[in-house]
Amino acid sequence: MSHESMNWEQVLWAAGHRVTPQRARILDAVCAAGGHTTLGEIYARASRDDAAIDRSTVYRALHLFVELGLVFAADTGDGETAYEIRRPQPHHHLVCRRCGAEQEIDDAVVRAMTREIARRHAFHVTTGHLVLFGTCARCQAREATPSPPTTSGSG
Amino acid sequence: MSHESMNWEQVLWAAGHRVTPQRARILDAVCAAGGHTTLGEIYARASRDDAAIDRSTVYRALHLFVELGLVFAADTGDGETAYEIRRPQPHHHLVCRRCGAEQEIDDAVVRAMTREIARRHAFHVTTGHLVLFGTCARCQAREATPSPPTTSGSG
DNA sequence: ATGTATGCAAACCGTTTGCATCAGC
DNA sequence: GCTGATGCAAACGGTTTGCATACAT
Repeated sequence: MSHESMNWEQVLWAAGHRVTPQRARILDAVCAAGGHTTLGEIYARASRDDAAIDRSTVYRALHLFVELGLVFAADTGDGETAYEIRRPQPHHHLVCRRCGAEQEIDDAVVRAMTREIARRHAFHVTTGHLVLFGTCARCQAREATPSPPTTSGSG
Repeated sequence: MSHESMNWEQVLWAAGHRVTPQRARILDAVCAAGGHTTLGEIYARASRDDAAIDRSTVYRALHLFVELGLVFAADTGDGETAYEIRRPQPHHHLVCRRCGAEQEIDDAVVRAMTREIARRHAFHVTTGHLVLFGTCARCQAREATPSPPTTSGSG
C-alpha cells in the first residue's frame, strides 16, 4: 500500500503547507514500512534516496503528518515513538514481551471497551492506536512446558 | 494508604536485596502521591527528608520496585514514566487531553477486552495498567457549546 | 568482613530548536 | 519575491552508567 492512494498533497495544500520532495520521501518511507516503524527506520529508508536529508526534517514532517491525520503516532514503551500510516479502518497491535512478535487486531474489541467507557464515565477515548503488551500463543505454550529447574519463575 | 501495609522489606529481603533508608523514603514517596507520580515528584518528596538523595538512586530503586512488583510503571505519552504503588485490584486511568484531568476506572471494562483478546487471538495481555487519552465530560460539553469565531478549531 | 547500594558526574538517546540558506508557490 | 521548509549543529530532558565510597547484613 503506497501513499499514492491518498490525496496527501491536497491535504497539505489545503492546510497551507508545501509539497516538498523530502516530505514525499518521508511519507513514502512510512508507507513502505508496512506497519509500525521507528524514526530511525524512516530516516534510514528516506536517506537511501536522499542522503542529505536530516533527522530534524523527518521529525518535523512526521509531526505535520500526525497533525494532519495522515500518520498515527504510538508509544511503544521503549521510549521511542512508533509511526504508522493511517488506514481507513483503525486497528491495534499486540506485542509479545518474550519474542517481540507483533500482531494486528481489529478495532472491534477495543471499540467495545471505549464505548463502555463512554457510557460509564462519559469519557470519549481518542487514543486511536492501542499497543498492548503480553505473551503470544507460541510463548505461552513454551512457558507451559516443564521448565528447566534453573530459576524459580518470577515474572 | 501507606507502604507500611505491605511487607516490602520482606519482599526485598527474599529477593536478596537490602533494606535501606533511601529505598524506604522512595517507596514512601510513591505511596504518598496517591495516584500517578513522576520521578520528579518522587525525587522532590524524597529530598525533603534526605536532601542528599540522588536521582540515580531514585531511578534504581524504582526499577527494583517494578521488578519486584511493588510498583507499576506506565507510559504517560509525555516521554516521562509514571509510577504508581501497586494495589490489590488493578485499575486504569483516563487522561483528558484538554484539561489534563485524570480519573481512575475499574479493571472490569478493560478485563472484558483482554479476555476477548485472549479468546480471539490466544494472546495473554499483561499490560497491567492502561492509560487511555481522550476528552472528559466537562471538556466535551465545552466543545459542544457554540465556539467564538476567533479561530477555526484545530487541536 | 563482604558485597551491595549510594552519590557523584558524565554519558546516552531520542527529540527539539535557532538560524542561515534554499525552494515551493 | 515572499513565506515557509530544509540542513546544520547545538541544546534539551529524561534516563542510564562507571566508579569510588559508605553501609546493610
